Parts: sequence; structure tokens; C-alpha cells
Amino acid sequence: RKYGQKPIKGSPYPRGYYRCSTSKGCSAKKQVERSKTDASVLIITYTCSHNHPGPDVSTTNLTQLQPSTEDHNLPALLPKQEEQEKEEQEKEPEKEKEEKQGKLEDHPAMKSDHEDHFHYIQSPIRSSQNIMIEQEEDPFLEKTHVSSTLGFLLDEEPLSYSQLMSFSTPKSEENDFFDELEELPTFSSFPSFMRSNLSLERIPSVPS
DNA sequence: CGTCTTTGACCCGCGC
DNA sequence: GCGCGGGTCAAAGACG
Repeated sequence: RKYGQKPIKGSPYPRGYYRCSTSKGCSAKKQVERSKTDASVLIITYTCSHNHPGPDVSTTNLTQLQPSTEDHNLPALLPKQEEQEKEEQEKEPEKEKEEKQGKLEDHPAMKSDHEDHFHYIQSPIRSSQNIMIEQEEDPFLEKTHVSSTLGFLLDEEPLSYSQLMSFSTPKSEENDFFDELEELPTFSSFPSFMRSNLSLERIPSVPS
């Protein structure tokens, strides 16, 4: 659940703050911001871990992923996030209705643009590094979780990670930015699986 | 009616 | 001690 948003000094893009709302005591948090250097790159930072089992594992798809992610700090939670993200995604489009949507529909080209970016983004390594750095720098973050998360991301699928972060819409408005943000988190949770997932999710969001 | 997103204000830590 | 930047809280509005 989003609980705050702040403009960041050296970045034209704001940073969004998300917290796990599944459980009161859960202190799992997530920060999402767009790289100032690469608008197509999203930087997602996870803080703390969930102190509760995954809520609705009903997200069948995720279930598959879970086995591998289990060891990582983002276990069942991931699924949950995915759900949230999904919801958000749906919501976001609503906004677009008012302003952006028109744009998207009007500019189907954007879609291709999107895909292009994807490709482009795929150069992951750099993104991953960014993330790691941020997390490590942050003393507040639970290094344990962070490192494991990052490590697993990097080790297992740096690419996926980059994909997560990478978004298209460099010039897109903030709304778009956030919209995408939601999706990213999901990916981070799912290593290899993410890729397909990502594609799937993204597609729907893009009106054809 | 309940829940969630958005946004402004407040608080805290850090650097100068 | 002051100012700046970042993170969180709380109120208002919007939506389902």
C-alpha cells in the first residue's frame, strides 16, 4: 500500500513509498523511483521482510515461483505484492482515462516504444548494481534481507531485475511512471519466471 | 460505506 | 545552530 511520495533531489521523478498492508505488524516496505540517468530504469528498494506468511497464495502463478524464492526474504509476500500491483495497474489505467489513456490509445506507437525500451532495458547489470548500492547505503535497510534479495536477483537473474526496473516512457508522465512501478516489484520477486510474467502483464496494460 | 491514493505538513538525521 | 533532504503521518478526495 502506498503511504507516501516525495520528489527526490537530483531526480526529476518522485519516489514512491509502499508498505505491506496485509498485516499490521508487517514492516515490509518498498521504495520505487525512476533512475535519473535512465528514465527507463526503475529502482526498487525493499526494506525489512514480511513477518507473516503470504496472504493469498491464490495467485497460482506465483506459487510456481515461490519454491525458488522461498529462501529469499521475499517469500509468500511476493505473491501478495503481485496482487496489489495488479490491482493498481488496473486502477492506474483509470487515470489514463482522464489524461493519459487518451494518449496511449491515440498513440499506439507507444506500444512499440514500450517493447523497444524493454529490449533496450534488458542490459541489466547496471540496474542491479544501482539497486544494490542504494540498499547497502541505506543503514536503515535490513542488509540481511536486502542483500539476499539483491544477491538472489543478481545471481539468479540480473536480467530479470533490470527488466523490472527498466521501463519505457522516459518522457511519460509521472502517472505512467508509477503505473510501471507497480509492475516492477512483481518482477523482482520472480526471477526467471518474471520475464514471461512481465511480458504478460505489460501487454494488457498497453492498449492495442 | 469502506478502502485506497494523493498530497501537504511534520519530524528526524546529516552536513555545513 | 541552521538548512536541506528524506521518510512518515494524517486528512481529503476518489473509487468500487
